[in-house]
Amino acid sequence: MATGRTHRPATRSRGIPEATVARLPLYLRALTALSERSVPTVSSEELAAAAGVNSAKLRKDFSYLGSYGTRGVGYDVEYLVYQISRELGLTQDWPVVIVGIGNLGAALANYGGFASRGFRVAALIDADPSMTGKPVAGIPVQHTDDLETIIEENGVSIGVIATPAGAAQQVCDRLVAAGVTSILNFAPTVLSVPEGVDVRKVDLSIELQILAFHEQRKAGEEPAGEGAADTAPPAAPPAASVRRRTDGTDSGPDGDVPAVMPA
Amino acid sequence: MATGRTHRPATRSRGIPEATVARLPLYLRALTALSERSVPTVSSEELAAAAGVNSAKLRKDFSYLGSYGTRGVGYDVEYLVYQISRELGLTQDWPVVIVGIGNLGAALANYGGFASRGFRVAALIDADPSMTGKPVAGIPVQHTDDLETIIEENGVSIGVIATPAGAAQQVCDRLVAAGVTSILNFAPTVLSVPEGVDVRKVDLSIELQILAFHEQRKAGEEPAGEGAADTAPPAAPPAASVRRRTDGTDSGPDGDVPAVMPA
DNA sequence: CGTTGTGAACTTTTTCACAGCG
DNA sequence: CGCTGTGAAAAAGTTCACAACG
Repeated sequence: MATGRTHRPATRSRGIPEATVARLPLYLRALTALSERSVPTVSSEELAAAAGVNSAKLRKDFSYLGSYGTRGVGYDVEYLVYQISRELGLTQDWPVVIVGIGNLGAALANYGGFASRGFRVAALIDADPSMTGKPVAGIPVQHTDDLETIIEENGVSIGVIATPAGAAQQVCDRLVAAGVTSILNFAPTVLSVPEGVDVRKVDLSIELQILAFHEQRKAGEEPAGEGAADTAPPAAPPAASVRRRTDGTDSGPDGDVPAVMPA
Repeated sequence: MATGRTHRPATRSRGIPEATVARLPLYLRALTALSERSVPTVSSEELAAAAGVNSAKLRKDFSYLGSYGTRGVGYDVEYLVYQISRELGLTQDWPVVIVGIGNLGAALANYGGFASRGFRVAALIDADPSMTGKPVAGIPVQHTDDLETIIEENGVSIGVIATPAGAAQQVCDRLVAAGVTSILNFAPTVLSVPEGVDVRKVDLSIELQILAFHEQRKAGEEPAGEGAADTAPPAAPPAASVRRRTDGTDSGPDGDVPAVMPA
């Protein structure tokens, strides 16, 4: 099949591990809060607590950026804010477009966190002609027809997709063709993009499902009860002799596989 | 300091790796789509493509659930949908409350993906009295005063926080006190919760920042240009002799550290 | 002193590659 | 034959624990 033009190669760019990059915004937020309270320095222990990680991890993360702390003292808040901002590329201005101004798109347009951190909502785009011209968060919505022009004129390289799932790939293709190279996707679809384009996905229902998994496990301690609506087991597997887990360590207390049920 | 009551112990519940759990919803979505198209079976290769992962990973993931495939053939779509749903706990009904019915809360209330997968929006809660009674997504908003009653009467164990950052911890505390044990947090704050309570965080601006990081790296290939608004370097570090990266492999093409600049 | 920065140990996750089976 | 299921290898990420240093 050859996975064609799909997901990014997880490049670990410039030697900073992905996992570290993903935490930098967390540190930055905590640092910004400290900065606002005019706290001059902070120890790895304190900052880690504020960011919700442990201090060893934080120190290791910072070690990838360089040695910005002072032994016996801690980190200079302002200086670190700058270093992380720079590392993340937030010392420059990033114009973004939001495509799909439904409930979510509007929420995003209004979301303060965007504007505050180097991101500027350059345009709102929607396919519904009746939306065109209507201001959302003070910005007039423009029609999808003008997408390419908008991207080019504003030098947009980051696009946010908040359309229904059905429209997402098409919008994505147009964004990419017009020059966008990073996409934040809120639509519940897997987007196909050419090499060199980054996609990050935010999926509201996936997060809930992960919570449900853990929640179920907590409740699973009880013998059986509380069960109300459990949907009916489905058609049996093709033929199979459903054996669970090859090694011994199975048959946990939750049990209750719909069993074999052939034909 | 002692990290007190904070983040969960990442328990790897019932032997299924966290990383796998996080992908199950992805597979489920792809499978559901196939199911709707009445596709009877699917190979790991096809399903992996549809879910945006590689097939080895998918097969390994499934191997933690048991042996649900047929060699030489693939997986029975319906059967697998059921197995994954059950594993995730989606064969039961999960009442959730959404607290904070601003732009985002309203978007969430209207989000189809919630309702579709075993989640039922049991109540919408907001602190603004002028919202009380107003229907959002067909559900009348209730006042925060009644939070505890609502949780208890509906047997809610999952709460969604979509309030401003300032209110989040307080709301969280009340949810937890009332019996909620899983929280999906959209507010840009680190929540403190007691042992046994799960928190997942969705942070819109963090995702954008991660994109910006990669975007910057792409643009970084060019010698210098395109730079417009680069904010002024900050106060220098405490005293330090800013040495970057201990080993040789540094001084990338981006350079331009604000240098030492003492006093 | 107190706290950073980091090798080294450990854990988790991913990938490989192929035996096993329908 | 084709595709799953899985040990084993590799890679990535986390934690430990302590030397180095202001």
